[in-house]
Amino acid sequence: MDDGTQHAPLCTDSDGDYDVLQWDTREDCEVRQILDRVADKWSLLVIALLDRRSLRFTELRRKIDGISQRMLTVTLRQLERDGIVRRTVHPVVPPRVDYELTPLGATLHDTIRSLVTWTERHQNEIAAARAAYDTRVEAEKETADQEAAERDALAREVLAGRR
Amino acid sequence: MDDGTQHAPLCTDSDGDYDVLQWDTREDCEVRQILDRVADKWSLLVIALLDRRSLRFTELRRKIDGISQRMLTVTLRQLERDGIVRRTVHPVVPPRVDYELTPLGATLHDTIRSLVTWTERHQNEIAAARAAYDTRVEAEKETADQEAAERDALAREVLAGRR
DNA sequence: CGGAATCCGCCACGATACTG
DNA sequence: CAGTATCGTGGCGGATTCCG
Repeated sequence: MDDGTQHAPLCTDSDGDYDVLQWDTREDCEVRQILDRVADKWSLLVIALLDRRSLRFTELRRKIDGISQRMLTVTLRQLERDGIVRRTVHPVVPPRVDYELTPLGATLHDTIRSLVTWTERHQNEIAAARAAYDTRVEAEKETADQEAAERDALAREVLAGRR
Repeated sequence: MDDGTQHAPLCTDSDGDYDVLQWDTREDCEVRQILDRVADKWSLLVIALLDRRSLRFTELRRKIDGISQRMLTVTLRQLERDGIVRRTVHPVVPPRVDYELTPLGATLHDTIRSLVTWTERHQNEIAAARAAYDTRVEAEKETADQEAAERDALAREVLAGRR
């Protein structure tokens, strides 16, 4: 329809109380909705797998461990509707359907890829951070329980003295 | 713990039947889980908002339209646990808690940012693709209904002739 | 103000069965 | 093989209440 470079009716009004250069976070903003689709659990995997090649339905199903055929269908339909994936039906028996990225989808692939790469690259740091956090929380819980016990003991003493 | 550049116990064995250079998509792979967190609906917004500045709990709440305080709390806790966000409590009354990206979180911010930028930049194309898709599907439904009606009419004729 | 804890509705998703 | 259709449920997330 158009070249997609114009900013169009972006939701960038109201909320002028803080920095206007802040991108929009309003609930009805379309960017939010698209972001949800694109950053979806299954969408990420599908897009990442369709890197410069086409795959059949069953191939995708096999490569993505744990996905149900229903979710794969739904995900592919959404991506097709958004113009990110192209669906090609070969009228043969048995039926054969190929999926591949559109040019638009290809531009998204790079971004998705960098997200995946980041995750792979930092998974050790994250695992370490989680372990450290859990340890810290556990330790705080310990001391909290101790102090509670001490307060309890003190309270009992006071009560005993009064009586 | 370490510099995070080593690839460590990546889940890259088994499934040697196709290209091994394919990154892992197995359900139990840790990358999958981290990806889900990082690409989460609310996490994206929080990380994007904490660009080189710290924000208070209520500030984040106000800026992210539609988030409940529960989900903001949960999201922030997860990000803190993953070492992406730092939480700073100021012991004053009324309580004041600041959130900011850690160095690790800052490296993620760039990637998130590019995802958001991509979405902003292509939202018109996507909207157009959706409209085209919906139109196409609607048209196919029309013809399908017509053909069904024709078959129905033909069947009635045949039945009438038989009787 | 910044949570934690509890309750609960609802729908996203999986499992299953059936078609072209 | 590549779906659609239907049903059942687990858990995500909203609303509410209470606390430091």
